[in-house]
Amino acid sequence: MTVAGKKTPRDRYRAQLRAEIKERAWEQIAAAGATGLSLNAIAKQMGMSGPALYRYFASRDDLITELIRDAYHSLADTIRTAAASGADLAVLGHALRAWALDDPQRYFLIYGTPVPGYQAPDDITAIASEIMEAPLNTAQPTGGSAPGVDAGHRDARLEAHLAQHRQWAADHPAPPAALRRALLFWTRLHGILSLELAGHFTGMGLDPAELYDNELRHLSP
Amino acid sequence: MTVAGKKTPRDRYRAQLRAEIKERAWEQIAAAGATGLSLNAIAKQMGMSGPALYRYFASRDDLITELIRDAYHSLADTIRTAAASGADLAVLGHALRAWALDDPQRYFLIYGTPVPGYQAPDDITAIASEIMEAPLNTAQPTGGSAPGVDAGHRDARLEAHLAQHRQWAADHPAPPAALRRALLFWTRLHGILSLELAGHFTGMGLDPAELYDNELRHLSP
DNA sequence: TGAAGCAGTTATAACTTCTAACGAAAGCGC
DNA sequence: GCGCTTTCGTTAGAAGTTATAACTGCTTCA
Repeated sequence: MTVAGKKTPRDRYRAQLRAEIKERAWEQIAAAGATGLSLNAIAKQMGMSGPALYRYFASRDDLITELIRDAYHSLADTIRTAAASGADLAVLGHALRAWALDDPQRYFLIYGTPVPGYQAPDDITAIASEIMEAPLNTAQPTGGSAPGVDAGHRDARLEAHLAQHRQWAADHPAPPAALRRALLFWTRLHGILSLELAGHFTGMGLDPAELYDNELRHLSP
Repeated sequence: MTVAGKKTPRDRYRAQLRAEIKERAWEQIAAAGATGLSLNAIAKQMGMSGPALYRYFASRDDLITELIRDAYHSLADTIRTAAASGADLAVLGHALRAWALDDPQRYFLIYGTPVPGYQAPDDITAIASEIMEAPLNTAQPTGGSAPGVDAGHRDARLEAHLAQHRQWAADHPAPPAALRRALLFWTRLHGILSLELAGHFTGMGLDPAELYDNELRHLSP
């Protein structure tokens, strides 16, 4: 029953075909978005007929969920290796942006419009929270931000809130200022990235990278 | 030929039916997202059969485009009235958040996952740039931010870039610091709002409003 | 070699958007 | 008021989708 690794040639063939299906699915998603993903078109493209794909994926939603899982893994890997090399929020941010620009629809599969009823499986939410850990570990070393007493006063309320509810960070023992910075790393960069990838900056004539770098400069002092 | 206002009873009936179709469409979108919008289901719900709707909307995409247009108008109105009452970035921000929370899918119709090929009509992009004007006018009065020389130095590069490319702001004569603040108002709040509406904060146990207000405090000093 | 499982096929159901052709009703000009 | 024209809503149907059921062959395994 093939306990762990793919051993039998049949399993290898099966894994290879699953991979090819996902490959074609990514192409379609990149071209027309997740909405435009058609199992029939994939099957036809692979030279086999419609329902054959249901041997490999239980449903269209099942395939998409798998792609979302892969997207999360890809992002987590990218962030993890970036965090391993240089422990700086800036390199982390640039790695994130490069990953997003590499395949915008893959980014939107994670951070795009949600389906109202959809609830992500537990393993996916686990990866999601693991992704948050990298900026947390990276934001910590620099210690207190405090570019002025003014800012500290402004952030006191939020930092108290974050210090009391740190389950989102898996009870990470970082100082409140680091918690806040890791969170802002996430929300601010996502704000710019999301708008850029959706094309809301096109026609404005300004460079999103400039805006992005400015936010990064504010995050890592 | 009904030059301007709806005059003839036929035109009134037509306008009313169009409005009812859009009403049902909004309900469906709120329930299942834009992807789950079905013209057939709307027709059945209204007691008439399928193709009848094509008398009122040329296609499904045409209806969605109309809904996007309405969403933009609704947002523009909300921002405009908020800017008219209290000239403060904070009230502008709270109005934006209330509008978004009122109908998340309406927000995502504007700022959600884009369809790769889709190009918004000119009148929509016009409204989009008009929306930017409110935070620009509001961010201006306070003048230079400069909570410290440090921050000013950090922002010099971006502000120079913004000052040189101000066509996105319709050549608005605001000082560079105000340009930057209006832009950050947009990207930072969108970052939090988008993640909140997509449910990325659920399970984290922290209050998005706290984070949102913290960003607002930093934007309007 | 025989038995069992798996891959891929066609057929079919139940959907969807959208076009075409038709009947009926309403409005408009005379 | 009468007739013509426009518009509305209908049914029929084409082409597409997801998904299931049943059947054929091939592979694998004991």
